[in-house]
Amino acid sequence: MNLRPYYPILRGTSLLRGMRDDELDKMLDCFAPRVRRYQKGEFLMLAGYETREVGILLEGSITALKNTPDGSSVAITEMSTGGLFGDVLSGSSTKSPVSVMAQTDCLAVYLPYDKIIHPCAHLHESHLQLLQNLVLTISNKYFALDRRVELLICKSLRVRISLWLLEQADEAGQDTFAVPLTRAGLAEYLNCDRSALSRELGRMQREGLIETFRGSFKILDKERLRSQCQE
Amino acid sequence: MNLRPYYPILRGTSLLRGMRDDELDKMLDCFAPRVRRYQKGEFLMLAGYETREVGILLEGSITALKNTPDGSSVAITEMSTGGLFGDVLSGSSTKSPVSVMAQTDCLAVYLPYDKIIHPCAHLHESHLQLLQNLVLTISNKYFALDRRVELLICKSLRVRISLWLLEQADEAGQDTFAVPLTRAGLAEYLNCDRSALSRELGRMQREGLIETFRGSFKILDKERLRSQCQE
DNA sequence: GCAAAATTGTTGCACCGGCAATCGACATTC
DNA sequence: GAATGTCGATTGCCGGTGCAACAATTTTGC
Repeated sequence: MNLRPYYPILRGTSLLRGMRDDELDKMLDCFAPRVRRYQKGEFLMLAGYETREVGILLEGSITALKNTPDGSSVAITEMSTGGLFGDVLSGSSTKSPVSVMAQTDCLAVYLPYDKIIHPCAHLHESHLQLLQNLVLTISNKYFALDRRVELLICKSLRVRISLWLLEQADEAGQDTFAVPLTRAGLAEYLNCDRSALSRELGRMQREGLIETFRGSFKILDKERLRSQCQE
Repeated sequence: MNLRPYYPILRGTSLLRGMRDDELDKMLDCFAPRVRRYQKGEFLMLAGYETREVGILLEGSITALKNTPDGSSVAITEMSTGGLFGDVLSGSSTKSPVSVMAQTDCLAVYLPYDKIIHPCAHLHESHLQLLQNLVLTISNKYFALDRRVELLICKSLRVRISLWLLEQADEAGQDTFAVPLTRAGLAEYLNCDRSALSRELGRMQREGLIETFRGSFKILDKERLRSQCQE
């Protein structure tokens, strides 16, 4: 299959960031990646299985699901076009802790990990960049998870919310920002009950710390918000 | 400095696992690693700084400390001879979330990340193995953290303890095992109060689920323990 | 444009678990 | 042997937060 139409997408991924057309040509020729189309609801990856491929989403969107100890499953992440999955997994011999499901009809391409990790002599420059990107990608996921842990170990909900708000503001570069999360989703990320989150956000609003509307947040008193975290 | 005496240690690390003497000779010659000795209490790495080196501990032991939002710092990990640090960090451009302190006098060697990620043509086989090991090492750290998150998001202490016990038993391969953790340390890992941990362990003991003494645990009723996790 | 579904806010209640204080067991040091 | 420090267990208190139920509002599907 001709992947040229998807080069802009591939270039946008953290794995293939900034690669030129001719570089992608060469690499994809060498990788001989498989491409597959999925219908909404189909699984791209099943929890409990190993994989030796890095998946890149070319069309549509997917959800990563984690099986809870009690048999059901909860959404962990959502990804849209350009999303990478299986990247951390393929380098290890661990069984996948997540399943990946097609949220809409979608199209994915899979790069064999062995080919990624074994640079062919003639690919040189771009392949080395690829390796660096792979490590970078995995490292970044590690640190994202690490920040999550840092949130989770904070005992009071007030602190978790405050830390999260400050982090988001920092990421957005301004004190007003919006996130694509419902209250329920945010509550899950912060590991608390939805009603408790509402309650606490309400309190913080009454105290003049923040303003919220749906997914929009505005930090009114950053200093005081920071001081909330120290308790 | 001649590193030959330390080859057995290097070979024991996840990064240089199983490398032959001649392979280590060639690689270390190419890496031109720096070696440094530290006195107890000195810092090998400071939170907030970037690093482009992977450190390997040749002698002594170290502690990784994380600065809490309120200014103090808590121990995260301890490592002894053969320990790897800075591995996840060096591949990313993130500032270190941890400081690393010498717990005893110690000796460390640092491999420049750039050299690791840019294989020289003539090193071939062993260097490719090295790359694979690097990715594997980082991936494994990711999954260890992921399991930690899985623990932390469980709401009740009873569930967190049960999951941890089952995981440890699984890792040990038997239902009786010992861990090098004090109650306070375990409480910190499970993110709960030490007294609460004692209380719950006591309850579980009275219910005939487990037996504990200091760092030793014995699972008496695995089935019932599993069923605890579903609530 | 209407009904159904999703999202958010609110509130009362119960209870888990954090906190602080105390005790006993044991090891270490002088 | 006394003094000191570390570690685990126990207990009473009470505040934070999970839970359930309901209302208000927005979004979605037809």
